[in-house]
Amino acid sequence: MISMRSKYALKALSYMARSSDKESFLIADVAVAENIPKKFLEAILLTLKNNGILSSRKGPGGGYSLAKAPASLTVGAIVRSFEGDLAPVQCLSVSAHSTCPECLDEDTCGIKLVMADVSSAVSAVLDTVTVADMLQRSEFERQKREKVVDFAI
Amino acid sequence: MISMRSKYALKALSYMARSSDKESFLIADVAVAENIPKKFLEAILLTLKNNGILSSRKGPGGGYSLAKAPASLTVGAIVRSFEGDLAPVQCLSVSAHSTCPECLDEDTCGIKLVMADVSSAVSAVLDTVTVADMLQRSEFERQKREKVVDFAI
DNA sequence: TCATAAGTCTACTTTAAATATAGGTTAAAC
DNA sequence: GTTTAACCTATATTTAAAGTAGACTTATGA
Repeated sequence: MISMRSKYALKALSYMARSSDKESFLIADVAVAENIPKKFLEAILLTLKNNGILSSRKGPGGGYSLAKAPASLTVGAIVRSFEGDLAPVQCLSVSAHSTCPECLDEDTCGIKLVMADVSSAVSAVLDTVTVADMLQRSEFERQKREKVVDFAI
Repeated sequence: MISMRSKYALKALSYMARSSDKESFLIADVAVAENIPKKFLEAILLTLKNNGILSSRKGPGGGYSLAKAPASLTVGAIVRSFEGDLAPVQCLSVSAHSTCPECLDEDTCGIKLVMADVSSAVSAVLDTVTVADMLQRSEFERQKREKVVDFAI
């Protein structure tokens, strides 16, 4: 399970990408639009900024903006901002690289070998899909639904 | 991150599969051999039994045994015994199927669409790899290391 | 049939992390 | 120099994981 932080971040960024007419977004507006607790979102957007995903300006007329185009912003980069590297076991964590506390022989640990495959599989998906892709797929589903409704009428 | 429960379960089952000369194993012995807190392992093996992965007999001469051959026991089945279905978001959980509490429109949710791909990727790995595979890969790594040592001497 | 071996069950504790909330601080615009 | 809006610090609440304690049940075999 990914955290609420990650989900809120994905929603907030999707919202910004979708409303590409605006260049800058207020925390409060995003919070209302996406139904996210404002104070919580505040911390989330700050994390995204510290990870180079958003940029910000203080004061009147300020707000947050996307630091890169939706098509070059991967879901992996966003999720990793909150979940750390997505290692299924500690010993596979590249950042805080530590051995699993219970492990007796890391080199030959079968769990590690299997989980390395899992980790690769997850990364292959998340590092490929961008926010732009997500929006597009979402829009595709919406249109599919519209059609079904039209058909019913 | 998978839980300690899952890791302990994988270790315990690997141990049993590896020691295929014995037919039955005492909790206490497995706990010592794999360095797992005995009382905790107790609960874990019970869960595995309730999931059809182990069978047991009480009383003198009793103990736990594998309910199926290591080659037909998938890592996925084991891990799912403790982590539930491995849904990255609630709305993808098949068992306790509930919508994500914060979701406004599940049908067109981009997060759900992307995470469904992640989920498939994870399952593809975990439902393919068996305990027998894990042991084999582990043994392969051990032998690789031996060779390096021989070479050094 | 009784002592012992071994799994089973219930309940609890402890610790850590996720999810928030409150309120004050700094920077920029006008 | 007042207002706007991001930024920062601290704290509360809730939940789950990890582990422990102790009593109960079932089976064996002397």
